[in-house]
Amino acid sequence: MNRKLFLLDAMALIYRAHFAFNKSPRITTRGLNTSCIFGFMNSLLEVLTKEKPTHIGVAFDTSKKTFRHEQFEQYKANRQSQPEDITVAIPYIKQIVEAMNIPLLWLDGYEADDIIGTLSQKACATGEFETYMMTPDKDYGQLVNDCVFIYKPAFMGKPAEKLGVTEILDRWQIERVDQVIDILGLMGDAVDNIPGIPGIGEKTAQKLIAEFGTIENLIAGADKLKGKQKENVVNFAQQGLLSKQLATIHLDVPIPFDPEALQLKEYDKPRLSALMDELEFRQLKGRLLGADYEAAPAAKAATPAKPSAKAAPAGQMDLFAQVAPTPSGTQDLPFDFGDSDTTDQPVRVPVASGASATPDQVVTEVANEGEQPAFLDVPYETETPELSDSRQTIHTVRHDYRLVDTPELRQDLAYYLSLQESFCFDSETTSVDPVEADLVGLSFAYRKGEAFYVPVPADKDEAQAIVDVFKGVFENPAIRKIGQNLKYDILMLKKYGVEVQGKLFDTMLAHYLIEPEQRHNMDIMAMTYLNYQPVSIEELIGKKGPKQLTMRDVEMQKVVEYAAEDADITLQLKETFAPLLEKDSLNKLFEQVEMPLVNVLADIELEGVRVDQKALADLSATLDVDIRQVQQEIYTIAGSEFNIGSPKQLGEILFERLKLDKNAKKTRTGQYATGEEILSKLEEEHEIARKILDYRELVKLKNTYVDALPLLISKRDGRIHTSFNQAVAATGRLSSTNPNLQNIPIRTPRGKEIRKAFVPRSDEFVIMSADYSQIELRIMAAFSGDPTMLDAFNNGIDIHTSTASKVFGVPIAEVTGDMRRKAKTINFGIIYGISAFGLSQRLKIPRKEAARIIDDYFAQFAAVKGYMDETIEKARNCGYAETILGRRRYLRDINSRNQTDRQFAERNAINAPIQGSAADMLKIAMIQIHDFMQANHLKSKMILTVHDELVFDAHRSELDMLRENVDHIMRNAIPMAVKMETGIGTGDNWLEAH
DNA sequence: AACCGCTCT
DNA sequence: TTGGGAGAGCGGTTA
Repeated sequence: MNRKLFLLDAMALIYRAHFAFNKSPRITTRGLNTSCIFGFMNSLLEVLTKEKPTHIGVAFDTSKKTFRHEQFEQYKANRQSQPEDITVAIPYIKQIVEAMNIPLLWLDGYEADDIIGTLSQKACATGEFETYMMTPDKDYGQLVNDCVFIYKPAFMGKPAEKLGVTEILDRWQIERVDQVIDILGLMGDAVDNIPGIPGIGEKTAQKLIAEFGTIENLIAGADKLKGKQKENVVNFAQQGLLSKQLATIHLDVPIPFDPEALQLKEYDKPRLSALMDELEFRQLKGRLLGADYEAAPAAKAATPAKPSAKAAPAGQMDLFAQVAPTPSGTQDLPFDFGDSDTTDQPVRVPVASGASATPDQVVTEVANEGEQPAFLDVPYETETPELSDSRQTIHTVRHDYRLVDTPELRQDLAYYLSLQESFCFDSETTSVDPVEADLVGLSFAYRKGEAFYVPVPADKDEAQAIVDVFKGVFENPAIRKIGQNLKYDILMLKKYGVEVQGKLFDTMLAHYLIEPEQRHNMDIMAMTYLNYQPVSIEELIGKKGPKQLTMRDVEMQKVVEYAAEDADITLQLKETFAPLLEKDSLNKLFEQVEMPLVNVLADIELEGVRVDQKALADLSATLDVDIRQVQQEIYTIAGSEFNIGSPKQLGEILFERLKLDKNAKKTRTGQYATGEEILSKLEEEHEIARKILDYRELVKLKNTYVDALPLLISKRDGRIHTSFNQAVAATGRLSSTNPNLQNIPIRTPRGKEIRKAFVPRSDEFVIMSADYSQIELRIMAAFSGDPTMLDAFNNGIDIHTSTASKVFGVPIAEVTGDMRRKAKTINFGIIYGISAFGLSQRLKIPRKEAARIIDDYFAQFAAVKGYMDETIEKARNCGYAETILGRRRYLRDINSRNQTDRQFAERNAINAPIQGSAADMLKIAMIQIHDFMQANHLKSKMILTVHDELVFDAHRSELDMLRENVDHIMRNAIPMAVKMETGIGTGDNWLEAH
């Protein structure tokens, strides 16, 4: 048994890579999505370097139908069509595998698992091979034996796993591996459309197989079961047996086992090199061929690589140089926070808590670059071998992570930090909620590969004393603070009386600007940009659930490794991102908008909003009565009780029992659609429709707001502290969670009652709400320069009336209510990238009429049409749209051949600059207002932000001056070619303030 | 976990 | 013929 054979299930690995990279795809400069290829190659290389197989083969499915389709027509019938990325990737992967001289294994009529199964058993029979089936697919469990194993590749922070008989039996709680088939047969498999037996999931399947052994025995002994389960087993017996057949991997594929062919061979280096160049896999190429490999010229010609941007021949446009200007040209920000980023010399502020070491001596040592300061030589060092294997294969990193746990060491560390222009820090705590959390430790880094961890004990006083040692450096305005999601750490430190000062560099937000739609999670960014897999937090504290630990429960040595690494990695990410921000001209947006906003949001969250708990409790009681009432009425009309909240049951009642609307629409999953629009249409036809709509409204308000909000009222101050997320919305907007305070009802009378419950903190205060009037349409007017729109806005004419007058060709005075309503819908449609169909739906008019209205609109508003066309054209050329401050949104489908995808991208091209510029404007206003309020030590507080609105808890004595200043700042936040207007109101609750 | 439906701007 | 204005978060059901 000295031979080691790896058989890869290519399609399964490719799909897995596709989903893994779904959120942050790798795209070449030519727009080719190479995520799947990259993911596949990573898995392949991982195996080659780490497992050193002697033999290897890569198995593919074929596009032909297989014997399973003959057994079961619907086999894999509900699969989505293959994603384009994958279709494109497969030929490349086959080429690469060929170039590596690894055999491709496939046979029409069979799937990869049958081929792998057959070969693995043949290999086993020779007695010479140890075979690993490389796949994330659980079906393979049935094939495992003493010389055949599953190799589950590393995935999302989990190391690779080898699964043998013991692991499989343990995983499924079974006695023989072939019982995997019985379990899968019972459970079914949604992905492959294997039906299984209804009502049986993994847990039930395990229990039944433990008891009966096989599906056949289960069916024979169905008497012993009870109720619905018995019924199902009896009724779906055939389906269960069929499912078992489908889940069975066949071991009789007519394919020879040829050890010679499978033997690992030399690569076709020139071909491989050319392929790597074409795919722009620089690091991968190095790992495959050696870093200094240069292909022979002849080989390059075979698959010509794209000339790099720098080497582009004269006359050929470099895509990235061809940056489209913003609608009105990227302009300098109209404000400045005093520190110009070029001129300032950091001011050294002595640290009060000071140094115990001799300053002179220490400074000399620091100046001596590359050497470890003497004071840190003592305590703690981790060894690289402690890293799990999977991490090592990606990157072997030498690092120096140290525990700082004595008064002397802490003082020294604080002193060294005080000498830095910037340092990176991270806090370890007991909870993800900063309000709930206690500090467990702080980690710091200021040089790559070196980091320090300072544990903070549970005892309040001791903790405070330790934090106080670092108060000076945190509050030193000359030192920039680097971190990942700094708002969290800033809030955390505020609880310990530390006001973090100085410029910030938040890696999460830097990446949000660089790649707004990708994930900004540190582990993923480390993988993507540093090729390094950090210790996952799950490895330390376990999965979410009752058994989850807090950081305080974890062994110190592990925490040091984890926490110090976080600071180190974050520091390295900062080094990576800073030039990228520069390259994309995102610096000002980052330094002057996103970074200052972090502090503003932290303060808003900390303040919180007072909610009248009593009012909500009363409202809950009346809603409860009303819900029961409507519910009974619905049951009476329907003739039976059912779950009105179940769209499935409701659909059956409406469209099958009551036979409403014979051409009832179905959703794409085959259920009846019962949304608001559908039910509204049914209102005339049947009284039940109105009742259901009422029921829905009541239940929604009660469950989502009235009953949920009180649970989030803090015991400490009786207020609700939402959390604003600065890095989720692709356009630059903020979002709000826990709870979402950006979707508090206002439309309906009952909704208004909920808004009324948002009240000032005391009698001395009132709620003041300030919102931009028509911010998005004004921005559209400014960007397009349309004279009619500009005229209306600059002269205070109602924009919808003005639009109606133009589109319907009547004087302003003759615009009817209906005309204005239509114009309003059109105006909104414009912002979102209108279609005739969309407009006809919303206006409930025929499609032709909608098309005519749109034509009329564009005839009258030619500048708007021109702007829209231009924006799309620019996006086609440079691949992104941008806001007035240069915030980008990449539109990868803008040139897609798929009409739906392309049109979606086109709508985004129009909407993103508008929605995003509005967000830019509000963010600047927030920062300036926050500054103003702080500078004047106002008692009033900013408490909410809702896309175009700011809400304040305003002290009565400050009301007039606050109103005036807020209005002025908001209107002038970004000078535009159009007049900006605000609406400001006050009242004893949020509703009245509107 | 995915889907549906509904709340907001 | 299908799917067709944008951006979010949350609660419930179903599988």
